Amino acid sequence: MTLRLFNTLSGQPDPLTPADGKALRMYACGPTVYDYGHIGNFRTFLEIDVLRRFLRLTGVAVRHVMNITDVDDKIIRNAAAAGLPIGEYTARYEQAFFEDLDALRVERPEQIARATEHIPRMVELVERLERAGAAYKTEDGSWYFRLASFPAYGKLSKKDLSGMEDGARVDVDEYEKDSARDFALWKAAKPGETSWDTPIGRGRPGWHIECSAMAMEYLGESFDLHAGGEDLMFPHHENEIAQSETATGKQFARHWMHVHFLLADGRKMSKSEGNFYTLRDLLLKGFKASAIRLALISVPYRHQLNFTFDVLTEATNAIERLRTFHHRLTGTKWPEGASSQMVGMNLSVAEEAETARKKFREALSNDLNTAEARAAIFDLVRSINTKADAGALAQQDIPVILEALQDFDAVFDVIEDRDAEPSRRALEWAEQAGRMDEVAPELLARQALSDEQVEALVAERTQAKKRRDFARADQIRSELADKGIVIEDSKDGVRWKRK
RNA sequence: GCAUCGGUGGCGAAGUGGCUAACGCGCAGGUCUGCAAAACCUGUAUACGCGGGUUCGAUCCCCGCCCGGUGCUCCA
Repeated sequence: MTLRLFNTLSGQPDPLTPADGKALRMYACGPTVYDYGHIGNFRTFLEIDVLRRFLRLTGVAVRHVMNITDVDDKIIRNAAAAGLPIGEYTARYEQAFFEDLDALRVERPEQIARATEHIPRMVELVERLERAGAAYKTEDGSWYFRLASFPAYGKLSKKDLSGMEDGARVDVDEYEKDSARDFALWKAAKPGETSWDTPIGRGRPGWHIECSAMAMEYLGESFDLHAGGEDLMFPHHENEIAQSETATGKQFARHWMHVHFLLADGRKMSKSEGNFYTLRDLLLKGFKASAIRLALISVPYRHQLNFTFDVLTEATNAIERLRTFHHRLTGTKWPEGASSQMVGMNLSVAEEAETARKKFREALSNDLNTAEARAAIFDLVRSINTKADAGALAQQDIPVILEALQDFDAVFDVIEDRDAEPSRRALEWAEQAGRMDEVAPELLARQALSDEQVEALVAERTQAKKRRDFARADQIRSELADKGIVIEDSKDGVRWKRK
C-alpha cells in the first residue's frame, strides 16, 4: 500500500516512494534554537513523525535529515543580550528542544545537521553559484542570489513574480542589490557579530543556503522529500529550490510536504495575543504529554488545527478509553473458548481486527488521514468491548486485536502510559526556572505519592473492604482521589491510575 | 488588494454525486457495585454557511455572496 502524499509542487497527492528503491531520503526544516519551542512548532515535527512512523510501518526505510539553525539574527541578538557566546546560548535551547521532542515521543531523525558545523559546504555552494553567474557580492561584502537567473522561481508557492518589475517601485540602490527580491546567501560580518573567515569573505550564512547545503551533503543533489511548516513554503523553500537547482541543474526535492499551522483560540499564536504556549506551559498546567501528542496529530496535517484546552481534554479522555481497553484485553483471563459458537465468534473477531487494521492503513495511505485512521481503531474498540461484555471473547482472539492496536500505536504512540516522566521533568524545570507559581495544583497532587505508596494504600483499602470496613476503605479512596488517583474496581481486581 | 484554505449535530472532526453522513468528546439512560467511582453498553441531537446553476438526483461539481483563518516580512 503506497502512501499518497499531497505534493505542494505538483498540487496533488503523489505516491511517495524512495527513488533509489532503498530508503526514502527526506529533509525536514528543524528549529531555530533561540528560545523554547511552542506547540505550533511541535505540530510540524509531530506530523513529520507520523509520516516517518507510517512509512516504517509499511516497510519503507527512511533516511531523515533535520537541520538545527544555530546561527541567525535572533540568536545573535539574544545571545548578546544574555552575554553568552552563541554556541553556549544555542546549546541550552537545542537541548530543551530535544527534551520536548522526547516528551512528545517524536522520533529522532537519522541525521541532525547544525548550521555552524557546515559553513564550508555553504561557502562552496555560494562559490558554485557565483561560477554559474547566479550569485554576486555587494559592496558591504554580502552575497546575493540573482533571482533573474532562475526563471522557474515561484513554482512551489505558485507565485507569479514576473509582473513585479524591479526598480519600478523599489529603490534598488537602497538595497545594494541588483533586484529588491534577490535574497541573501551570505551576510557580511558586522562589528562584534559572530562570523566566519572564508574564501568568500568574513560573515555568516543566510538562512536559505544552510538548508540547501546540508540537504545535499547528506541526501545528495536530488532527493525524495522535503518537509516543513506551511510558512516556509515562501520564501524559504522557494529560495532553496532556486539556489539548489541553479547550482546543480537537477531537481532538488521531488516531493514537498507542508504542514499547516496550528491556531490557538482561533488565531495564530503570538505572544502579544496571549495565546502562545510552549510544551512546558501545558505540562505545568497538568496536561499530559500523550494528550498533547494525540490532540496535535488527530487533525490531518493539511488542515489548520485550532488548539484549545478543550481539545486537550478531549484527547486525554480518548486516550483513557484506549488505555483502558488495552488493559482490559491484557489484564483479563478470557475463556479458552472451544465451543462451536465461540469458534464462529473468533473468526469474526479476527476479521474485524483485520478490517480495522486495513482501514487504519488505508486512511493513513490517503495523505495521512489521521482522523479516519483513529476512527477505525475506535470502531474496533467499541465492537470488541461489546463482545467482551457479552462473554463472546476468547483468549485466542486477543493477539489479533493487540496487533491492530500495535499498528495504531506504531504511529500514534499514546497507549503505553509514559506520561509521568515528562511531567516530572517539567516540574523540575519549573523549579529551576523559578516558575513554580505556574504549576497547576493537580499536577503537584499527582506527583505527591509514589507508585509504591499508592500500591500500599490500594492494598490497604482492599483489606478494609474484605473485612467490610467500608468507612476506612472510602476514606482511602477519597484520600487517593485528592491526589488525582482514580480507583477502578472490577471483577478482575483493582486498577488505579493517575488522572 | 492578490493568493490560498475552510464554514458538517453542543464541541472537535472525517467523508461521500444517490445507500443508516464516520469517529472522539460531551450529555442522558442502563449494566456492574457495600455505596460510589471507574469501566462498558445503549441512546442522543431539525448537523452539511447563503443564493443561484449543472444533473434524473448535490453536503459533495460550477458561479456569486457572506463569514473566518492563513500567506504575500522573521516565523513550524
